[in-house]
Amino acid sequence: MGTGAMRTTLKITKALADRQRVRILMMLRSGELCVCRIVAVLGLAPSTVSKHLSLLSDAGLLDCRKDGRWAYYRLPRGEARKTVKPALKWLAACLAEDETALRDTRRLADVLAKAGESKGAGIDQRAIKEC
Amino acid sequence: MGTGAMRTTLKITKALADRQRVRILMMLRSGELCVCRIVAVLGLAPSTVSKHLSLLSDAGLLDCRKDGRWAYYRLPRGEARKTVKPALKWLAACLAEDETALRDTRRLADVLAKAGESKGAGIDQRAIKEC
DNA sequence: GTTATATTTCGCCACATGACGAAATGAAAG
DNA sequence: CTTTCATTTCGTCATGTGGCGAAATATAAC
Repeated sequence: MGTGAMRTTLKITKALADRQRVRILMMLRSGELCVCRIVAVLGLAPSTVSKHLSLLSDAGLLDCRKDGRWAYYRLPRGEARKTVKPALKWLAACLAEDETALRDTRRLADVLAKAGESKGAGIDQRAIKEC
Repeated sequence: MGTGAMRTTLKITKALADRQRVRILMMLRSGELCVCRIVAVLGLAPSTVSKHLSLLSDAGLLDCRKDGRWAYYRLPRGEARKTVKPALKWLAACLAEDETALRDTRRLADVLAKAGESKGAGIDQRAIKEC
């Protein structure tokens, strides 16, 4: 692919150049999440979060699968592009002890705990579509 | 430093999220350059380039020294912050064979050659100020 | 001192971006 | 089928960003 290393790279850097999107990426280090959990932690409108997730996906920084009416996003599995993995690793190293990231992690734990009480946190594996 | 890993990191990612600034960083891999050379390669107004350079400096991605009426910018020397070096390394890896970066390298060679004809490319070392 | 050159600062404009709410989409539940 | 819920798309708005030229700074050359 001779075309557009610059374009690809800028997609990634632009995706990383926003506070909320960085928070999302940090949150997803511990595994996939559906949109509504991310919304609960960030405290933004669902439409806003959805847009951020699309942008991250488009840059190759996230993968998505759909299960029923839920959409789960996660960091790219296994053989992601060679450029993406190092970028995420760099980001995680930078923010290892960041206050915001730590607070989000705690809030995420709360959100997941509350969700677990009401309907069981297990994810069942029927009807999986990639997106 | 407990405060602002997020802030610091976002400064870097925002600085990297622009085509012209990325071109500048790639150009500077081969050593320091004064503003007018960068202007010649990028083909932008000096004021615009100066702004980009300030922003990169402010993010810690460039160092600057002043010699007479010239300002020389370079990639951060020796012990730059631990976050900056890996970011630059990642960028260089992404754009190793990028067309734009390669073309800029060629144009830079031309610019330096033309400058060398008229006034000798050697940089003398008096009156150096950091900025 | 005056002029010339390199760089930066400032004000302005066009455009990109992030936020929201409302409406559309899609799938499960009644 | 209708309702409900999760998500996405769309329209709108406020703000941020990148570009330029003109003016201000600063230093070398005359």
